[in-house]
Amino acid sequence: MAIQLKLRARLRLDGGGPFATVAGIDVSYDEASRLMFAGVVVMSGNGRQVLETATSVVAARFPYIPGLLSFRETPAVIEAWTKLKTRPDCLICDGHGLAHPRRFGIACHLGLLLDLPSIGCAKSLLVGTHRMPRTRRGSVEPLLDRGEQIGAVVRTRHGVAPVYVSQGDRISLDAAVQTVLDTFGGYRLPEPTRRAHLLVNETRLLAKAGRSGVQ
DNA sequence: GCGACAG
DNA sequence: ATCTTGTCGC
Repeated sequence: MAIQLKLRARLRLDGGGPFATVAGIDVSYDEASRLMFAGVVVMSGNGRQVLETATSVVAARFPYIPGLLSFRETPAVIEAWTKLKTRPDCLICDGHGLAHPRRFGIACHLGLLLDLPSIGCAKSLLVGTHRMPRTRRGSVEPLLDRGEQIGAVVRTRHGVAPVYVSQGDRISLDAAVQTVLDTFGGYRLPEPTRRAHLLVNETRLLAKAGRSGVQ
């Protein structure tokens, strides 16, 4: 927690898009082998074409503790990121950024480590309260905590559960929300994130089949 | 002390 | 995160 408090002073909460390329990042986990599978999918800013992908397999060395997610997932992500040949203009994480008890979620941490504008896009709440956004796609409501706005609740698909968007580093909240909507590919999650999720699950299943001796 | 709690 | 089975709506 002390590390988070120290690093958050380095965050820059301004800057904007649009971005020519956006990277989606995700991590899956296999309990039996205690291995983490990280994946990065770099896509065009409109979420229409995949430009590059990279993966990594790393042994888990930190437990999952709410509020300390980055210490568990970041090593595997960095490993996969190193394999990229291109350098994305921005990255979207599967988890929160500023919408965190100490205002330093995994999106903030990765943004600083990778030196890039970063966005947190989570499927569920960690901290904060909010009103439900209207049912139509594009509706947004502020996410509040302790009297301050820490993010936005965004309806990415009509009638589907909203996602929680917050700033990581080097980006304004408006630009973060805009980027999430820009990379929409027809599903609840931004297309880069959704593809990264498919990629890491595929990698995990292949590794599992390999260990069990499937030909 | 009790309940909440990203992935 | 992962697992499991049925149900719901387009």
